[in-house]
Amino acid sequence: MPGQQTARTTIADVAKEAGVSVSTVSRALRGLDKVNPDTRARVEAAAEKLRFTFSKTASSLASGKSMRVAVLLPNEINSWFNSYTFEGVYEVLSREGYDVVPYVMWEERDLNRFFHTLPGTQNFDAVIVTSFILDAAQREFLDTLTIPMIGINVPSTEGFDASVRIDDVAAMHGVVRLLRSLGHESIAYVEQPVQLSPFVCSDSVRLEGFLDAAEQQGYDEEHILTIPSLTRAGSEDDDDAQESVGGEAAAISDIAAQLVGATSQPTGICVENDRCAVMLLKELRRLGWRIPEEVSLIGFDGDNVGDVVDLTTVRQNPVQLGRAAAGKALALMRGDEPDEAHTVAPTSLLMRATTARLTA
Amino acid sequence: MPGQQTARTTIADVAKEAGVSVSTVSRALRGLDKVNPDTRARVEAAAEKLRFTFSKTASSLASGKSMRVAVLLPNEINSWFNSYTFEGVYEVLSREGYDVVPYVMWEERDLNRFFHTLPGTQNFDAVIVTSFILDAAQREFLDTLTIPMIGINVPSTEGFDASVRIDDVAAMHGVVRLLRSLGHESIAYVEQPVQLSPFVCSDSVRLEGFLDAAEQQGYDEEHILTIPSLTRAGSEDDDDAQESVGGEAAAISDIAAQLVGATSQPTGICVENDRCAVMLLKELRRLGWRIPEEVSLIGFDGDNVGDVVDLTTVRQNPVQLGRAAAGKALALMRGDEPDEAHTVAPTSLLMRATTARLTA
DNA sequence: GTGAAAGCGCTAACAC
DNA sequence: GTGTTAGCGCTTTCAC
Repeated sequence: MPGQQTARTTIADVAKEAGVSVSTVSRALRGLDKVNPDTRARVEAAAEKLRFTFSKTASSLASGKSMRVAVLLPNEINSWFNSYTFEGVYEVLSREGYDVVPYVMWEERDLNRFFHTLPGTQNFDAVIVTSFILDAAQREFLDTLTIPMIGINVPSTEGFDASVRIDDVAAMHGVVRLLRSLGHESIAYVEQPVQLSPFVCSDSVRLEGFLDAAEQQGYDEEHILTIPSLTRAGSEDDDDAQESVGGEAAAISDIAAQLVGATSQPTGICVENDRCAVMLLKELRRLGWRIPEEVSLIGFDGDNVGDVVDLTTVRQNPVQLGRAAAGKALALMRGDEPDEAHTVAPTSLLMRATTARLTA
Repeated sequence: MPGQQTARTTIADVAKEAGVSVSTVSRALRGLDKVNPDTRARVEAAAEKLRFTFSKTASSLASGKSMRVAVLLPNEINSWFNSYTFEGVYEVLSREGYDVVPYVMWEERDLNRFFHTLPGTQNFDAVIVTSFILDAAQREFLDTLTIPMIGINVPSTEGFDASVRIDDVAAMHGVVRLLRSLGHESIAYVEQPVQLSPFVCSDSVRLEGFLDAAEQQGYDEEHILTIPSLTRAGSEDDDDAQESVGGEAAAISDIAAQLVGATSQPTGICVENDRCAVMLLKELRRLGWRIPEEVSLIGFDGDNVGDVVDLTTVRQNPVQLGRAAAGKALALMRGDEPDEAHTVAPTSLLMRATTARLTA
């Protein structure tokens, strides 16, 4: 038997102290009914006196409910979207007594390891997955699992019991319509310059929407420029935040150069996210581009980094996405069907100071 | 006995399949030695075939190690400092197989509830606490616990087995020396306008350092202005990010008004953090203040929001603080003493475009 | 309303 | 090297 370093006070100690059985202690302390008020008071006093608290682990094992929800993130937990989403999830789930455990997936291996840890055991009561691309095999595997899987901004609902997402494609249509109405004849879409995780899906989805909308608005190929990510550029360990930002700065200046040197120079530019948009804005202005007089720039997210420079952007509310996903998770864990399995959350175009009608 | 919804495949199933005992399966699958290579291969094949994976819960209960570390945060998990610190902790601990579970403390009640959940049970193998003010009773209580407690930017090391922090006071001395050398006769310190959590300590520590340094640099009271936080202003639930930002904007304009209306108008201003500094910078410029020509503004953190406007600031590296704390936690959980229980991490003054010599 | 007892799925002596 | 066995601390039938 295991060495017992400290004599822990267990439910049995409380039972003895209160002069009742362990099951009564369990009932009393969990607030279940069918317990005499007097008995309950006695048990609570005993627990208080002995400073007793439940072992979550033991409760989990006995009850089969882990009271734990995993949140899978495709890259840093400190990115704007991820941290706000997590906050929303945390808020709702922690209130109900759940632990919310983040898992950051940098490589395929991380994902497989995680998936491999799931089946058969009750390590989690639900899994929430954000902004992920999963291949067919992986989605199929999800179907295998018995615990609820909830997606946030996942490109396909397949394999998920519920999901919440924004409509990236519709949002990009709005962006392109705006650029068209402002008089821009030549437009560009800039992906996030450095993409560290292979699972992030917003890039490809938004690009697709952009191209689709551009075509629909009558732009021909010569007037559409696309600047792709350098996927997995930072493959070796970035040693710290500072350094990785440095690499990003280089990427931004590279993008600016591509824009400046383009055959048909775009005057309407959409960037995959606000953080990059802001950096690019600064760089383009440094190079002498007049924004918004000559060039319009639009970001995506509603990241407060854009407030500083009054960036025009497409706003989404990740906290609310997180809350909604957590709500669905709660319903599914209770065994209910959520009101709506797959929800589309709104986005809105926030017109600020980096877009203007082209007067040339 | 509990209702068994799904016949889970357990270690016993694998044992039967492989024709060995459960303990051999346990040893083999955990990679312990004293297992015949052939046996191990057979066990692994059986586990693979049955898609077996360990139940963390059961392992925890039996071994007494939860493989779980709690991280206590005084407010949002999506603030710059918190999310980067968490990232650092996560990085180190997840690599060693630990789950990293965040707990956000909004009110005294949250903290007490958390503390109350700790003793007696082995719910966590260690607790990491960031930027917290704890009162004497709470610190004393920490000493009671048998699991390692590690602090990050905690004002006192009392009650902690290890800690990592920056030297806020020394940093503020640097700031004040800089302002003095730039020729500023009248200076101000601006606390974070809206303080939502009662546990955040950086405000008071930095203010103290500022005042101490100001005195040492020969500033008299009339030339030192302090603009305090509106503590707990957002006590009722902020309904979403947007709204809370709105309240902050109002607070910023209030601060700007206080600066503009001050008897002895300060020309050297230090703001508790970069996020607020950037907002204040924008507001002051809007009001016609020329920064850095007439007024110098310094932030604190090294938050990349400051990059956009080239904010002069005091830089700290929260990812590294997190990593260091996690490293100490690891050592303590192994039963070793960390190389150095209490570490002071460096900060650096980053001179950019919001400070300049006063030429008046 | 309360108690007895059988597990939950695993680990860690200990014996062989 | 491998098997046997006694728990880890709780929950949950079931009987009273």
